[in-house]
Amino acid sequence: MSGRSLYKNRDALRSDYIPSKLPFREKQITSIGEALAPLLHGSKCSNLLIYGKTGTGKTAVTKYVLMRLEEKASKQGLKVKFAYSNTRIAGTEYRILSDVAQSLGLSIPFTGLAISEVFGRIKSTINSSELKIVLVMDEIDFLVRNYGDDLLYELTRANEQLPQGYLSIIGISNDLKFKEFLDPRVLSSLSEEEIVFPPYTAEELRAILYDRAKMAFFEDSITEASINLCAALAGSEHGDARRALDLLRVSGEVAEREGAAKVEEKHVRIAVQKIEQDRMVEALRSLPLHAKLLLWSIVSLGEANSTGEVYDRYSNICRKNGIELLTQRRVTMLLSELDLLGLIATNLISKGRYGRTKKISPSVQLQFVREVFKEDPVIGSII
DNA sequence: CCTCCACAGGAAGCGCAGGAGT
DNA sequence: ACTCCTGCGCTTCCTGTGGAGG
Repeated sequence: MSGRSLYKNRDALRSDYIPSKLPFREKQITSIGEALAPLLHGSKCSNLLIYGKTGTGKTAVTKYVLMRLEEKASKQGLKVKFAYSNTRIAGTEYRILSDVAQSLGLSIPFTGLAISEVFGRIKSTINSSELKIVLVMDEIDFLVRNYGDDLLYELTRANEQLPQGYLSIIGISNDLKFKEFLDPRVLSSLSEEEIVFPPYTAEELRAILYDRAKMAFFEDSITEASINLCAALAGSEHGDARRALDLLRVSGEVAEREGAAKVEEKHVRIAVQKIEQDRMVEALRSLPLHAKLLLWSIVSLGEANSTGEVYDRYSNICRKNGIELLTQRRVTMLLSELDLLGLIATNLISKGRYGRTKKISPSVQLQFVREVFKEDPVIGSII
């Protein structure tokens, strides 16, 4: 509170911030614009598929173009609207549709209706108010992998039942393979046009960071070297702009808390560690009870134990503390979730005559886990 | 070459919560 | 009050499998 703030506009570093200029994406902007242009003449436009790795600007560019489109359309008195749903964050078909409904100004209870009922309401709204809808499905590969292509099929052929309105779809995915799961009819309808977002090069990433840093920080409250370092650290694998921006923002926060006059390289290095640690703490804290119990069993056992040994330890802990225990099937499920979170490392090995099992090792320090779990009301009293 | 251990992981379904319509 | 809907966490039942020892 004592020092002056280093930020002019902190929001400019948030990953969902959409700047007025998106450098190095002019080609993609025009492509999307051209694909959607027919809407401005009141005619149909193609469905669209957009690919690119995380942090390549897919979402930002799409939203940017659609906002412009909405503006233009409303100036011309056309009823064009866009609906957005991130299918991974929504999580279920129902919640995807309820996102869509909300974008149309329809309020839908978060549970209770049949999916077909929600879909029906959406269609009748589109129809009765003669809307042209562009539906953006972000991380569409999640939807397809977990629920198949039924919903997409319904959506692609919804137009037949919409004499007054029109619905077109933009799918965004960071994975090309998901097309294999699609019915050929859905695929051909969905991918009338495809646009690829290549990763940013190290140079481009640096330029983007400079731009944003200029918007976010006061003049001379950040050094050039620290911006370069952010770009280098975050972009080393594949030009992920989101990670680079996050890093820059956290570096600023670190510097501010220290009361430093400007953001320097040492702050960036601290920020890298801080991001990693925050991610861990959050992952640990939000674990459900039995996942915590399991992780505790694994951590306290130490190196490389088999599934059977871990399950024994886990059931002992449960019995001793009067907690009802889960079946082994469920436990394997939880174990693979812990694995996915990077909290444990598993290795499938075969001991021939003596069976096949997973060797399970913790990837987190016992002390660290203890610190976080101490605050849990149930497990805190056990450890 | 076959067997068989000690699990992995797929499929189905159950019970509950939370809600709508009637 | 009753029926019907979905999501979620979980169980039950099941089939699949790499390789040491027979």
